[in-house]
Amino acid sequence: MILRYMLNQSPDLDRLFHALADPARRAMVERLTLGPAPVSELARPLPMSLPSAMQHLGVLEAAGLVRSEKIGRVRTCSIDPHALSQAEQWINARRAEWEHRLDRLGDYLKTLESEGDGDDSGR
Amino acid sequence: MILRYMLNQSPDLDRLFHALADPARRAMVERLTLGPAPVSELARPLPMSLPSAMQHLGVLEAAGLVRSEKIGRVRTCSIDPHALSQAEQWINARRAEWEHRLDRLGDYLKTLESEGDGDDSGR
DNA sequence: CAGATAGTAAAGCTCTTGCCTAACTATTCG
DNA sequence: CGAATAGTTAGGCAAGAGCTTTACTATCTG
Repeated sequence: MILRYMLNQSPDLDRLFHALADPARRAMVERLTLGPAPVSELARPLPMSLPSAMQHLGVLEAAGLVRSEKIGRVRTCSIDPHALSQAEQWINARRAEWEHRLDRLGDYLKTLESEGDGDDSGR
Repeated sequence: MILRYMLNQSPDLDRLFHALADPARRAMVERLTLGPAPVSELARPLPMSLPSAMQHLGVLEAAGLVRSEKIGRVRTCSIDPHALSQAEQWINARRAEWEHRLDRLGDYLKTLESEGDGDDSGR
């Protein structure tokens, strides 16, 4: 189960975390968790031009965090909660491994205690 | 409680999500959740030079995801699980808002149902 | 001490991000 | 129809990210 000498390629996670790494984009996501909104409403609070906001929106859509549909001249955006949960899962997996490690460490320390001897088993 | 016309500035989250947006850095974090490791062990599986790996490590440290201590000529790195939980909290907050919204939407739909009338109250 | 090992520092190069302005398209309103 | 509204496209520019090579500093080891 150990992944040595190999990179866990996930362009999805790349795009996802990258999308969340910008305050303007997080603000958009925060707004959208409250409900759908047109582009201009998402852009209004942001300290930038509309086209710039559109680019951020593009990044969010590419990451799968936001869907949008154009009706008439209005494009209505809404979040796709599934993408967010992918990021969450990665983080949870890390924490699970981390806690598992602490358990093993605890076991190891207990073993030392009862055996009364310690060898530095590096690697 | 509504945050209109204002950006929720959090350089912490910026750095955090940005740090997680790179596969090499995630690989390092994944390796470190299994236990501490020296720089060269973190770098070995990565398809890049040591100095590049060092830069990634710097990003992880700046984000608070990794701590390191140099003893002799070896720098040993370990994760700081606290930082990860900050990212997790942001995501959880979004999901909480999202679910809350669905609840309110459900209530609204029920209201419509019992009142037997529907008005498209868009803003 | 000499050489191998582990990590750092510096400089440079390329590609990507994030922002802008200006111009343009498509809808809706009077 | 003509003007306002909502969004989109294009082009350009400055800063940052990510990588490289080269050179250098410590620290161990024989």
